[in-house]
Amino acid sequence: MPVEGKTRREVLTEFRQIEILAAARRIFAEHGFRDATLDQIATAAGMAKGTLYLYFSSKEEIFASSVRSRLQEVHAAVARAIAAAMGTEAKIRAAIHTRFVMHLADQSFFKIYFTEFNNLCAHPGQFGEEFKRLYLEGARLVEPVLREGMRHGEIRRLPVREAAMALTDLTRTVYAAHVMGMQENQFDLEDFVFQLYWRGIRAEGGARQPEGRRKMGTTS
Amino acid sequence: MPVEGKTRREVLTEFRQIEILAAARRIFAEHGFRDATLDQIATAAGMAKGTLYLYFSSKEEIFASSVRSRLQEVHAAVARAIAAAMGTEAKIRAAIHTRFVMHLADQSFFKIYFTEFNNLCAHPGQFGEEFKRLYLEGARLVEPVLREGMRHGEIRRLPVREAAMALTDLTRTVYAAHVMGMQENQFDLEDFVFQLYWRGIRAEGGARQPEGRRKMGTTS
DNA sequence: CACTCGAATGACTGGCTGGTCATTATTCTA
DNA sequence: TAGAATAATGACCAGCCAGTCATTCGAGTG
Repeated sequence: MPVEGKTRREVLTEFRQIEILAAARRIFAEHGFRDATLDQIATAAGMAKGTLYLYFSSKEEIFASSVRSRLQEVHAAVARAIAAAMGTEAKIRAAIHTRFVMHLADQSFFKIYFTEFNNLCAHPGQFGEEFKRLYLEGARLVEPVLREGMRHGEIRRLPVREAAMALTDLTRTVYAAHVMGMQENQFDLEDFVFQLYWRGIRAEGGARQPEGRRKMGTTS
Repeated sequence: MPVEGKTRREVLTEFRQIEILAAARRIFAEHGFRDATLDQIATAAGMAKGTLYLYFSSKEEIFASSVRSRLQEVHAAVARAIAAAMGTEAKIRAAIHTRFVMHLADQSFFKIYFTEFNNLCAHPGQFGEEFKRLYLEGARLVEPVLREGMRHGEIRRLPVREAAMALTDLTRTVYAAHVMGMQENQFDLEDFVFQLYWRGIRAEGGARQPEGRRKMGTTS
């Protein structure tokens, strides 16, 4: 008896998968991929090890799925925030803010993202390529913003791809450094990252000329 | 018969250790910590597995040693470069340049540093604490430069610790993004990082006032 | 050359854990 | 409620590999 395009069974299956992935993130965050065992994950999810294999085909796949799903959510949220904000500066601020909020909201995911993600990408196996692509997709969300800013003369000429990646990584590592280490000094970390980046990329004269002179003959 | 404070045996032991660590870096870089086996490392070093245990007590220790030694060399080189350069801007440029050069000079180490280091730091085991400290030591090398720059009014007021870490991570991730991905576009990566960071931290009015006004009453 | 002793070896093992599957429990259907 | 279908279980297994150690090698010495 299908309801809303999904049978009862499909809904239950999906729910089970979500349960497993949530448990997996907790365990992977705590022990790291290497030291986490499937028994631990199964127990954390309140089921037996064999059950995991009804929903996923390997430890690697559980790991990759648990990261993939959250990462896509982060990207979607960043994309929405950028779309909602008006103006180059605000859009970049929104991207940083959203990433910070998402990191804060799921510490387990963030810890994995910080400690295991590079490793995952470097591995040439099936998931390595996928995750490199996924990372790049996320980073490139600000590329249109940068290009538009350059067109308006708000942002100086710079390599867009690298600048976009720099923002993603800067946000991640500064947040991580802060979480891992010393939270004692309570200045506005988010604003620090924004100021550092925005001053780093903006055009010499600030945003003085609204529809700025263009050097190259872009269309109307 | 001690020569130059070291016996023949001590020299040989040290040499053997260096051989092992070099081989270990190659293997760890290629396969990652998890998938690298001691047999591979031993073979790469031209010896049998048992021999490794004459010089190191575990796989973990070989790994930690292989990272530690290179990391300390990088730090030392950065420190020298900073000391040799004159002026805030030049010192920061020198720090970035040196890190780039060192990364380029030992790709194996750099790959480990990029893919495994965060993991190593996050692990609460014996090495986790040590490597967090070591990372911080490296990052903090530019702190005096930043403070001096702030005193001279060249650099705006900002949290020194975080700014120092941001530089380290920015250098690393931008370099990594470039190595891992697409080297096709040949702009000056080093200058990109420098410009991004320097513009990000410098004071509003540039470095116009050489012995700039100080807000707070620092001693003469 | 013969002897000594530390260095080097590599076959072996014990523990661990990813993955399996025969069995049991549960849910669905008629 | 009976019977079928599906989900869940957890004891078990197989392979892998870090770490060991009885044995062999070889440099130094007289």
